[in-house]
Amino acid sequence: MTRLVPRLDAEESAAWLALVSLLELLPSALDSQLQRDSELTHFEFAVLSYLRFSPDQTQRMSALAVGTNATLPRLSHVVTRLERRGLVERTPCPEDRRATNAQLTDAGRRELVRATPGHIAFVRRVVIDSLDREQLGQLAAIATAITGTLDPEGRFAALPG
Amino acid sequence: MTRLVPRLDAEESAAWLALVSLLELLPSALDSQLQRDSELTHFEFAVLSYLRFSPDQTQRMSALAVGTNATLPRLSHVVTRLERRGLVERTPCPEDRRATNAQLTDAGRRELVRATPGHIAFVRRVVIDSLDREQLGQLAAIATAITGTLDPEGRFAALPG
DNA sequence: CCAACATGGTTGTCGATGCAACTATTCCCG
DNA sequence: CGGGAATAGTTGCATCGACAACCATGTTGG
Repeated sequence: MTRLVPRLDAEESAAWLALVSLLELLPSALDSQLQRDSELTHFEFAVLSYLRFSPDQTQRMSALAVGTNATLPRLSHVVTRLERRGLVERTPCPEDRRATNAQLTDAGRRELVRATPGHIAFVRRVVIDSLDREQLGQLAAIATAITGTLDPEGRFAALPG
Repeated sequence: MTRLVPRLDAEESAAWLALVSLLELLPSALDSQLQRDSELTHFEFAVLSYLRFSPDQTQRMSALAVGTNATLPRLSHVVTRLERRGLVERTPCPEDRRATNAQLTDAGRRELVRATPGHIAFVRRVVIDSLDREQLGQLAAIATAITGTLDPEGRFAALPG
């Protein structure tokens, strides 16, 4: 049988292995930092941040899910926990009674404001400062190309608005 | 109070947001493909692959943990599951009686051989083919720089040998 | 030589996530 | 209109991973 899928050559394989290590190490590093300093996971931080920059600090669950690259069940569970902690509030959406709005509370905003500087410092130290300006642009292009292939319709990773 | 940690500027922020999306989307895509086609998680696949290219298809648990960027408890749980499925065997290490060797079984090797082409095809389609040759090198350099900052001693991501 | 400490690994528990099943609304079309 | 399909979201269950506690073996300094 013919080999339909050629092995990865040396360069391909080097890039892939380096990326795999990154995928394994960076998320846990982000979670550790946020957990240690603010008792938030990186995903929870993303949810709160997304709300913060949304009109009226509010979004529909489904829009929030898309904006944070999450599935709706996952988001629902996370919002439940955040709600228990008083950082977020659910309110039924008046225009569509199937829908639910999630809104950042004042306490949530304060938590986020407290957590953000340390998190940015960490991102800067680990990611930004490890690269030069040129690499920063390359990284954006590379990551965008790959996520574009994963999500051709571009449903995810929209900015709040 | 002075702002000790400057915000991210437009380029920094674009790179960071693109990377965050990648960190969210790519791992679940890898897991989905492997789970669907081979009932393996990406991490299990990595463990089996690492063993496959180790002398005598064997490694000590701690070396395997380092090689796969995992903590020892996590690895131990995963090896337990793989062992239950007959893909891996644990044997006490004769030289150091605290240590445990994990060895790929014949069944494990067969499973891996069956799973690999589809996985490589997926990696090629999603990652490699989304980039040109130049970007491949850039990706390796960027990922290596970031993981290097996360893990200055370079303990992780060693190749089997 | 043995008491403390270090190393290698496992286990228990708990929090987090995916998936499937379910409810409730809304949309669409004959 | 009325009924079926689509959409929005929640919930239950099973699995996976982190963390801490633990056991066993090895190492080392007094």
